[in-house]
Amino acid sequence: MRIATWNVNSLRTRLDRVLAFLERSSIDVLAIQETKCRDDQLPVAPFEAAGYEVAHTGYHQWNGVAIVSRVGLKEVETSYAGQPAFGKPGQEPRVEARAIGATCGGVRVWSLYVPHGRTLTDPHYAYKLAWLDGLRAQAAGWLAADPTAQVGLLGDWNVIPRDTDVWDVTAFEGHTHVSAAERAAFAAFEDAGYTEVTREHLPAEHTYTYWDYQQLAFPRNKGLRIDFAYASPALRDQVTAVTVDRDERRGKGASDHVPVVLDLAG
DNA sequence: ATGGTAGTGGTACTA
Repeated sequence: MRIATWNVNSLRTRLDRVLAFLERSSIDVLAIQETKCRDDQLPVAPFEAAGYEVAHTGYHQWNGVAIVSRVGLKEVETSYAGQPAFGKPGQEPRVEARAIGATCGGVRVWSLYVPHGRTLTDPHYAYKLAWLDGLRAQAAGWLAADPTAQVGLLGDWNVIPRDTDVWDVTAFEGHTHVSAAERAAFAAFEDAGYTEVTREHLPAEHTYTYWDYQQLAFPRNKGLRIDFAYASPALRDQVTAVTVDRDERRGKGASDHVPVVLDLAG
């Protein structure tokens, strides 16, 4: 079985690329982030025609997460328990479309779009830390309830865990993604019993999954490693290989992120 | 050359 994660930066704009990727790479389950559409705008028919089911949550033109599967799609949840809400000052805080879970082929798959944080003094930054901490607490509970569960936490984590996960970490001094608090919140998933399997299989430094659209970042290889997959022990045991589809960043109409693919035994 | 990238939606906001 093959499971992948990909921040597509608009599913409607990227639909042809997503369908081509599913076929080219024989993907069974795809965790998608930043669909940038409401449920009623989701292009479902093209996926069904290709043999996939789709689960999605999206409220407007921002965020939006989905799971696409051809090995079953059951027990869909469109947020995790206790997921923090966010709203601008003076607005009612709302739980955003940043997490969706479903059971596919025996694996509990979560597609996650961790809040960006914006700046270290922005309320969005505190929201980001709370969001990660809340998810970790739930994920620890899932394992406590069933230590043999196959659970995958896949997505755009918006954290640069190591200095060598960016072309020049000094360019990020004073910015989000590299702060000690964010890195601690990310690392806490290891303490909760999960293993970040993409690094386990792809340990090379400067292995990037994202290149900004600006400043010719991709041709200059000024990238970030921010897309990851935490796996429970039972799922980790099944992972035989991980691939970053770097070529997907090429050409006209690319997302700024590329897919990360997990090969599973059986 | 007073910009710079992209998407959505609407004359701004997010990343």
